[in-house]
Amino acid sequence: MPKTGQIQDPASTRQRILDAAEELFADHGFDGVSIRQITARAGVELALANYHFGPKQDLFVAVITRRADALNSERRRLLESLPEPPTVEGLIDAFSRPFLEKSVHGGPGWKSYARLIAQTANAARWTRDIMTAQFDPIAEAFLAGMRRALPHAGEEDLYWGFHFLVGAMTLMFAETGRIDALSGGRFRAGDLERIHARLIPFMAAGYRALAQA
Amino acid sequence: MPKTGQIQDPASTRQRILDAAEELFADHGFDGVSIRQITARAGVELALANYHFGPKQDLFVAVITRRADALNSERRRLLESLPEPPTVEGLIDAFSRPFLEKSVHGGPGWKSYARLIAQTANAARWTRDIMTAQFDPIAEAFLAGMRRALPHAGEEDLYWGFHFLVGAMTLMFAETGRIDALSGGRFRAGDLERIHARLIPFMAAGYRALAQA
DNA sequence: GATAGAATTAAACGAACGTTCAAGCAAGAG
DNA sequence: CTCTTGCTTGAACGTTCGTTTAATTCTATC
Repeated sequence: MPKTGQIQDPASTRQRILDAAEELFADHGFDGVSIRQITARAGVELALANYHFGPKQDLFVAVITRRADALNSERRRLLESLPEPPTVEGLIDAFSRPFLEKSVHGGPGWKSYARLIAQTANAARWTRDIMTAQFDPIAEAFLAGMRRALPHAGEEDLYWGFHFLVGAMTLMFAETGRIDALSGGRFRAGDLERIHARLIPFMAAGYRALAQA
Repeated sequence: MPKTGQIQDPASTRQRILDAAEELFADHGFDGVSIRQITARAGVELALANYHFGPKQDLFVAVITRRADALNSERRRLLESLPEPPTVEGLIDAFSRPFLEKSVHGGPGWKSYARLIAQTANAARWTRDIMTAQFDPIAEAFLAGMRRALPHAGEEDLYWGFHFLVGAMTLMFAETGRIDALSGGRFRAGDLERIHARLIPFMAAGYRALAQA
């Protein structure tokens, strides 16, 4: 005879599964994690993952999209509050600061999410389409702003400059610890504010160098 | 009664397995590929992977290390041929050009290798230790050169500048096609020379901005 | 041409995988 | 109270996984 089957809260069950999946996907990748591991960490039964989210791929999509909205709406708010025309520094800050704030003050889930985004963006798989759908609209807004901030820059410069920025940001927020090892512990990936304070002038100078060439 | 068991060349068998593993690992990640898929693509029997390389993890390490030596020795050669003190542009070029040349003229295996490196570097897993062992020594040489090129720069600026450079390079050589979609096909990830021509002044200006701050 | 060792083959092992299913339980509506 | 609906449970399905084994074939050396 089956046991109790206590229902505490369906929404809580969904969130616990998402939290566990987020952390495990970030650490081991989509194929490196089993649904059994996820539900075990979430403290729920195996079949509940499939009941609430469908196949494993849909669960992965749910993890990605959950925080993307909050992130991008904040980015858009900051982008739209910039002066006209915006400055290069203002654009880069508006684009990067929401992730910085969430990473530092948003709880441990946001750190997992950053690692997950990093490894999903750099992978060449079906997961890339999810990233495109989630983050390309805000990228268009950023590019439009940069077009007004640097009216003499070539179109190609704007796109590849954005590419460099995204690559650096992605690695930065992933907090891989590469620099920790390389510097013998003198500098730490967790000091996101110190890194971010350098990211803005670094990338702004890079953009301007392209625009003037 | 078993069939022929033709031996064509043990070294060839090893290389075919490495080539197949390289491409599949790059496209689907370590856990997204089975040894059966690898040996099937290589056109060899399943058990040969284990016979020649041992467990799956050792095969992955063999794939990573195979091209790392050629890459880093070329990087070191270019770094040591720079004038003293070196220029910022010269350092960035010496660090990035070998990957560019291999990617453009080195055959399709090098493109797979670039995607594999990108996704391994941005993952937070046991694979990161392999990357550290393979690429940290050359990173030290690059940092030492930058220390002489920008003697007034702070140590922390040098490290995080390197971090930004690596993030941008990684995403660039991975050729994820993100900009292709974002620009509506106007600019393509495969135009590595055009991107590289912008990477150097972009990153050099970023480094100088940090050094002067 | 016999022999030793390396390479290859075919088959099998137990374990873990994603997914499904029928049955049991809780809670609100009538 | 009865019934319906949504959530949960435990077990099972067939498939695929990494690895191992024993037998067989090729190559090289004497």
